[in-house]
Amino acid sequence: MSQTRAHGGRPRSERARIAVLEAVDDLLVDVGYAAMTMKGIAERAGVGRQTVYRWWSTKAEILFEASVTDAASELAVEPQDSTLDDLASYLEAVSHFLSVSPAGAAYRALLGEAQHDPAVAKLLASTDLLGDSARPVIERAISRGDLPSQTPIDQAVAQLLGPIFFQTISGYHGRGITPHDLANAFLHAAGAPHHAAPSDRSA
Amino acid sequence: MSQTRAHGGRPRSERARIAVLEAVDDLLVDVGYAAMTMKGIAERAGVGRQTVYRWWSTKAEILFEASVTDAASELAVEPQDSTLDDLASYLEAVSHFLSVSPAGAAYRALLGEAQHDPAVAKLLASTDLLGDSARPVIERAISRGDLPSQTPIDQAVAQLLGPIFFQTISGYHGRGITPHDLANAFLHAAGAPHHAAPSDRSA
Amino acid sequence: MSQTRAHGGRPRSERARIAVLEAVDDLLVDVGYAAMTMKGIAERAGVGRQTVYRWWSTKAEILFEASVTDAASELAVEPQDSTLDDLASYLEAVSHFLSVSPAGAAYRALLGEAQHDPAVAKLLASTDLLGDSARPVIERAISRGDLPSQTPIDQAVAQLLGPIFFQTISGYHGRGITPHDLANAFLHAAGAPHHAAPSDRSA
Amino acid sequence: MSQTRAHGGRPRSERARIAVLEAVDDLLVDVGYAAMTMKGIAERAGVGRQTVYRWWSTKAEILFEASVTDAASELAVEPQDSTLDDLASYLEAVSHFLSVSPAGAAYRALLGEAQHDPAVAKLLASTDLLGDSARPVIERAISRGDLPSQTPIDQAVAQLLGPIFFQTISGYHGRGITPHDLANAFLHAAGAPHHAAPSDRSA
DNA sequence: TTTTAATCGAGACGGTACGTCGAGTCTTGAC
DNA sequence: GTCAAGACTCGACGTACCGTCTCGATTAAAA
Repeated sequence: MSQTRAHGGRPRSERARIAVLEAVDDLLVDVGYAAMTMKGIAERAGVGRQTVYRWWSTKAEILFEASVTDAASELAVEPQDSTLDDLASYLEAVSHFLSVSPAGAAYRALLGEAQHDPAVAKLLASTDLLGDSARPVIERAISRGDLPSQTPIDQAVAQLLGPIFFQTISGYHGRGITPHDLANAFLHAAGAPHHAAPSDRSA
Repeated sequence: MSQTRAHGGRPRSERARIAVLEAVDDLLVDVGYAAMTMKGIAERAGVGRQTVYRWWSTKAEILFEASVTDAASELAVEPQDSTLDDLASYLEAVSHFLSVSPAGAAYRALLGEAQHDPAVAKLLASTDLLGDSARPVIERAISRGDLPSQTPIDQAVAQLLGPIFFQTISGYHGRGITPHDLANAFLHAAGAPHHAAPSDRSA
Repeated sequence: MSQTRAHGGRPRSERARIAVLEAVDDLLVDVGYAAMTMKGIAERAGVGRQTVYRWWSTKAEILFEASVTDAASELAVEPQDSTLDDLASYLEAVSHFLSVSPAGAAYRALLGEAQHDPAVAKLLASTDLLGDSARPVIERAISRGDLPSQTPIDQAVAQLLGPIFFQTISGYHGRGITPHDLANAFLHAAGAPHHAAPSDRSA
Repeated sequence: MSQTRAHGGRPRSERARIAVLEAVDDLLVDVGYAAMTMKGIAERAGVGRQTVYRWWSTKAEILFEASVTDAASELAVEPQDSTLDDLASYLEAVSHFLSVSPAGAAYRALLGEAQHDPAVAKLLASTDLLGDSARPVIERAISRGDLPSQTPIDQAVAQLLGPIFFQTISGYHGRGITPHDLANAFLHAAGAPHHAAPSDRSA
């Protein structure tokens, strides 16, 4: 289960690993993603440049490792009494994550890079950060009987996360839309009988 | 003296302006956004480096000018007979724009930069590209009576665009969700009475 | 006769050129050849690194350009009244050049590099620094009648410079050999009838 | 306790020592002195990096140890029948050593380093490689009566070795000067009465 | 017509990060 | 305590692009 050490050689320095990850966190806040360089990370961490390159290829990779655990924990919310409150509190957490949290800033930076760097896109795809956090919330709603048991989970995830993701990531000017509004609307859409299309009414 | 120009001076070369914009379009396709440099743009355009800087500050600015008009036209779709078809065809256009079209690639690149560059964020915010394209579609649905007349437009835009935007921009693994599915679900959500409790679904 | 400037472009900065050559001179004295780096040269000169590489490939090339004129002038000595004094004063200058002068230190550094770098060897070969300085001295001796008119110049140069060069460059422990001694011995060897080999005596 | 070694410890590996010296010999031929690195030596020898540093400080030191014995044997020539032939054959050996032999390449590399590294200069000075080889040849000539018995040996060594050393080490363009020519000229110079005025040549 | 001045292409300028390489040191477990 | 292995910090390598700065050469309106 160890990371395969054939036989000899000095073992990897845990001290250096931690220092790099912390340097990346600090730099993201201090100078922002664009001004964050491999050189700067190494210097801030008090680590040789080669040591950084030995274990990570790009600053995106370091940032990913530095943020993913924080991110996941920030998106895991306590179940609430009612499904509506549960959804609203989850969406509140997502909103906070995407627009306020440092871990969310890291995620947005990586998401940005992913738009023009397939390697970063692949990296991000390796962990479905948002989807994995949304699924339990939806499953809870189903088990409570507030969503139909045959609800297509993937689509429900997109419907739940989509609006708030869209508002935060694109700079969309939707004024006064609260997580509670979106939770409410989501329950309507996903809760309704699924294969009876509304436009059928007009037929 | 006079207000705009004291007296002489060579006028701006339209030839150079066009050449730069075309070079940016070409380079985005050929080498991608990340590998696109001001130096490269000037060389590809056969234009002095200073000339580029004289009229645009950043490559984001050039890319924006080069792509917005294309983008807007790609997102304007023909009205369809039924509202469901109308919505589906619009979402199909959005999907195509975001994942296939070169203009969309430019938009995604800018969106990416905007995640860690406030100047680019501001630039993008100056034109609500997606919102402006969605509004007419929603208003058409309202005027046809398929959405309540008091529908909050801003929120409806986010609900309509959110899911497809989320799927494309985050690399969400939603399998087999079609624009038609999303259009259908949207009509359910937005078409339902707005402040009704979720338990109404059982009625 | 100019350095061919096709048409456009900012002209080469004479200021930068001089600054680099002076920086090399300074650094050779301050830190020595081995510790002299392209980076260090650029910084000392207050010049961009690229600017150094644009005009010179290696530090050897810069050092050569910086030293060759100084070197040549240091090796040009005033003619003396007698041929013996003339030779002795020349050899004194050579000795001073090779063991004391900064220009000579540069020459020795280049000579050292040339032993394992063909490019530097070629560079040095482009100017026969020592040979060119010795030839006039020998020709003066011939024209004064102190050397036979058919003296083979190339060989005479090697015989004149060889001993002092050997002593300085190899760390040879010859004690108490003066330039005057060597001048005297040289006059004997080269001045003697050339094709009557001494070993012929024993025949 | 005891004087030399307190108690335990693995003894130095002779295998490793030999492997390093052979690796240096190989590398000098394969990649040349400049491209020869401590890292490369250790890898070629199949030896830990620390092991190399434990026994030698610099690559110059290893090269020196690897080459001196070869060098000395290459410069020891068989006595010839006539003094002229003896000198010529010796000079031929010197020329071959300096310009062809691998051991000579090592010597030239060290000589090069010595021009800007006092440590290497000191190392080279510890063995007067060329001088020690020339002395017996000159003494033989004296004992044969072909050189005056009061000949100053040190100066004679410089006069004998100087020209050929100069030609090989500096890239001097002396065309068609053979070891035989130089041996001949040397006998003239050193064989003549030592303090006689140059005008004696006309006698 | 002649001036005047802002434009144009070209390309050198001082900076700085890139990713690689070698330096010499340190830290393992095995012998 | 030495060995092979290999990670460590450090710093130079040569390259690329940054945004700025000259150049000489256009180009058109103002004088």
